[in-house]
Amino acid sequence: MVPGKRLSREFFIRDALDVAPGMIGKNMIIRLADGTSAGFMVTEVEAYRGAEDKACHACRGRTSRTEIMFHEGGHLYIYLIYGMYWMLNIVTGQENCPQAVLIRGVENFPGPGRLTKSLGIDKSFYGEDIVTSERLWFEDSGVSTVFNTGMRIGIDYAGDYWKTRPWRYYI
DNA sequence: TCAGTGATTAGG
DNA sequence: CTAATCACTGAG
Repeated sequence: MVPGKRLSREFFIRDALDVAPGMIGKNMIIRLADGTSAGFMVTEVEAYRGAEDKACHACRGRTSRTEIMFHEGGHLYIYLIYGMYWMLNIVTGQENCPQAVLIRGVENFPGPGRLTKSLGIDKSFYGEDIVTSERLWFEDSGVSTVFNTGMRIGIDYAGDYWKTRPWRYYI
């Protein structure tokens, strides 16, 4: 691992269950409205793993919203929830394996809705390629972090089996 | 505990 | 076209 090095396509085209824990402790770099860039360590993520995962939006097929999840890893999947909050997800895996990792929190901004609101992340980031983007990307931090795992939040509708998968990773 | 809020989706 | 749903948050 090389501190300061941008995470590559190869990092993101792996399975969501490998990418998600790997995101913990990495730095999210974003170009702010004033033109400066800021970095925030990723503290909480969840994996959504393909068409069979009843909690994953892609389990109900390819729609205009889920389209990007069917592309290769390294793109952003952004959607609005409860009419108010943009959710920031990173597409993972190979083409036609619709997976994503939800960024639930970064340093200073815990909560998936709060971090996007605070950092100005919205629908305009949908489909962004974070391997080449100049406004949002991720870098190695050089830090290895201990983290916890647990059930994913807010997916009661997915049924017992999928609800209880320990696919939430957090510091 | 619970309302707010609007894009997205499935179904007529 | 309609109505239901929703990977959340902040106020009380």
